[in-house]
Amino acid sequence: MVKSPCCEKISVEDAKIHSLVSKNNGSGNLTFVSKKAGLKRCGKSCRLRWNNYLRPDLKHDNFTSQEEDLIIKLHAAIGSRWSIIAQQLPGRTDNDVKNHWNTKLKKKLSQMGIDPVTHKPFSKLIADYGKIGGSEKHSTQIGSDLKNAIHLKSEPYQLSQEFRNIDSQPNQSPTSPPKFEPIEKNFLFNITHCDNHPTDFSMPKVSGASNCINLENESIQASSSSTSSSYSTAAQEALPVTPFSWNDFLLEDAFEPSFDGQEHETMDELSFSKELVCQIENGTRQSLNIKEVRSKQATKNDFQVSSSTDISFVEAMLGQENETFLSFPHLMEEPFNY
DNA sequence: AAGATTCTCAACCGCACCAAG
DNA sequence: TCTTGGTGCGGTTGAGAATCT
Repeated sequence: MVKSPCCEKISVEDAKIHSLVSKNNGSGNLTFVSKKAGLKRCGKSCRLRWNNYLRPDLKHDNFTSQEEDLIIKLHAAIGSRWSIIAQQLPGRTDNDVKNHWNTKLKKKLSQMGIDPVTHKPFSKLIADYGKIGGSEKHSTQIGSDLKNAIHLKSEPYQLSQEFRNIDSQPNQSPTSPPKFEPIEKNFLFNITHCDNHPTDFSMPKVSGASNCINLENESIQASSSSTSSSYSTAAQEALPVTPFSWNDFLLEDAFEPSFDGQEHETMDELSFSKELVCQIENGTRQSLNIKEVRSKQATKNDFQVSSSTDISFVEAMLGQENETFLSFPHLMEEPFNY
């Protein structure tokens, strides 16, 4: 990508920053550095410039399909924690990943009929929305309409391939959805819409067990070799914790009291999550500050939850997070060293 | 060819955390 | 305990490039 006018203007500053910072391998007091060099930038800006652009190990070429696959999987697992995602992509910064997500990947997913926020098919989201409205018939109609509208198939499809297809059709409009061809092997991940009725888009399971991502441990290493990392129901069952879904909370909150038969299961999951949280908090977790996450989640999600649900909400968030780290154990390791 | 629109991405902003004094 | 400075992070902005009409 050509991007240089602004860089050209400050190339002298860049050279100063580079020479001063690189001596310390990116560390040191950049406020002092900036003052010493007589730069117009503040220390923070110098650090940003260094970290996001000048660092010699950074890649400045386009993202590969393997990198895109990995970003999508990690985003599905941990959300917009760009720094963590970037740590898994040597030579990429959090800003790079964030920009690429916002400018490319979100659009691609949307064109594929997948909500980039929840990583669920739009059909399920609308069906869930209809469920919140309290009318199953209505939701069924909505889901059916959408299914007809976007021609989504329930069989597994190859995300990476679809991305390449979309790339080859730059002018494709959102109203002309891609054709998803089912494949047997070598898929990045699968989406199944309903365990017992694979072709039923309109009635997702209330428990939210379907449609949630499963990220196998091998998936990261495997992504570069395009081997299987499945989103499959079978693999989900191997996980001890029911996958987390925002929708589940919205639905349960909307239909207090909770659904029949869910309570005991939820309590078991809660206990398991608590145990995991204790293990991880007492363990070797280094790359993520769990307290910070708790604080941020508590403040950023400002919708009201009842006293009976806020605990389960937080615990489920933590449970989901733990599940993520179980699926991506290397996230708990030291970040990539530059 | 030219103006309008869209896209890209470096930089900025604000908040939070942490360590030192 | 409070203040201050450094740092990390995620969301947003805006200038320039690319594309469209």
